[in-house]
Amino acid sequence: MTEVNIDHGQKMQRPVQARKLRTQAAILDAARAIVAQGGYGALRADQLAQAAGIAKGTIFAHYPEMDHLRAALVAERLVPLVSLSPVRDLPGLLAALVPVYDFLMSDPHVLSAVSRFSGPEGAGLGMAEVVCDLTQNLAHAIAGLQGQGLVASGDPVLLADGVMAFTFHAAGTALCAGGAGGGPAKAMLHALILRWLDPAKPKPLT
Amino acid sequence: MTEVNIDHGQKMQRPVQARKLRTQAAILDAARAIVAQGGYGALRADQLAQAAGIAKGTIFAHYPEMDHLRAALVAERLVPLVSLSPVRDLPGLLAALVPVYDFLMSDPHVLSAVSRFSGPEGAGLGMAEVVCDLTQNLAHAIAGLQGQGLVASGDPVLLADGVMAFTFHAAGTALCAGGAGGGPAKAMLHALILRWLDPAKPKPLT
DNA sequence: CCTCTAATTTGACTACGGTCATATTTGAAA
DNA sequence: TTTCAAATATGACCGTAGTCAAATTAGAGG
Repeated sequence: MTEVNIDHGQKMQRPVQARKLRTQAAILDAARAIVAQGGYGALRADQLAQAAGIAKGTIFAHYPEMDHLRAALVAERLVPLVSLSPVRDLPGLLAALVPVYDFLMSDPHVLSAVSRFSGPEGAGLGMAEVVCDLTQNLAHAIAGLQGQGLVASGDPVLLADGVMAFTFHAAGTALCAGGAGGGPAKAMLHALILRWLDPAKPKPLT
Repeated sequence: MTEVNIDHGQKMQRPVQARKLRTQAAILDAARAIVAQGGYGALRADQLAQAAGIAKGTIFAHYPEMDHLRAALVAERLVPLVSLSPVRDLPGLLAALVPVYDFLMSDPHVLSAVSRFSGPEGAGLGMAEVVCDLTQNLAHAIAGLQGQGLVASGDPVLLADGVMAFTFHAAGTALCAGGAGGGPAKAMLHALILRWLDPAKPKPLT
């Protein structure tokens, strides 16, 4: 037989063509421009296709839904935010989280994309990776503070998961309230994280 | 006088007609039936209108988006769940939360509806109220346990908010992972809540 | 060069959410 | 009863996401 089978009985799959990569780049470039102009909600498939110089159907050959494309864009904007600035103390950790929180609550599409594609489904979009990185970086920072006695003891990964939960919840609350981000949601976020990580016992009720 | 104006200069607004209530009930009844059959994702405006014996446009005279109608249905299913079963200890509180968690992660539309309409936007749909009730009931249960020394001291409302954040986050994680609800997400939820509320200091690192 | 298969792209088409000018119904006042 | 304005309902219409069979292109082998 003239075919080259590596796995017996499996069809040989040829490598990705350069054409596909070019198309994908064109889609992403055009999408970035549209989003920069009008936000994630302004992405329209046919407008995007025209801007990218391709047919509408091609978009869906690369991303099964527009939300997947949005998630890819959100993920790449998240990348520079997850390498948390060096953290020396608990307030420093709060400060390092502010850009992430601000981005999450800047647009309903952002939080929605992160919420939906943090799992395996978002792997090919870079979302799962970047969220995993954020959790790991958080855990690492927490472990560092624990070494100095600035954070309560316990599994750093569990503590980092809790911080993530608080952050997402606060961003959702802020969006719910109509986007007033500097308001009560942010204050609640700080209170929650302080209580969660603070090594000191809270003052007794009596 | 011929007109009854309570607010000077305001147009008299007539009371809601019985017709409207009947239509609304027809919409909700038909929608409940469709959702019971095929889940929230199976709601189609066309089909719903036909089942309710009304025109499609009428639906949107009552609910600006289909998501609002879904939220109303979700809210009413949530009502019997938020009156938490009596809680005697921390494991009891975890158990009381299980039905809420299970419902939240049973369908992406459920968590999405709760997340989007917990705020002022969901007031007319019953969602804001039911979520507020849940938080208050949680806070009350927590305060009760604090009185017995079974939960760490601190503002019960803050603690309840934290539990809500963990619950939503765990449900989202479970959905992300493909709906394996009994899996790691539920275990993480329990670990988070225990750490959050447990009055005992976690064992030191050294 | 030609041939052949898989990869990629295409655009007409469908399905659905949501809009809106118009029609109908209601209830109270004349 | 008649009148009239506000409330409600209607369905033709539109924009957009997503589908899919067909067309085109890439590139390996002869």
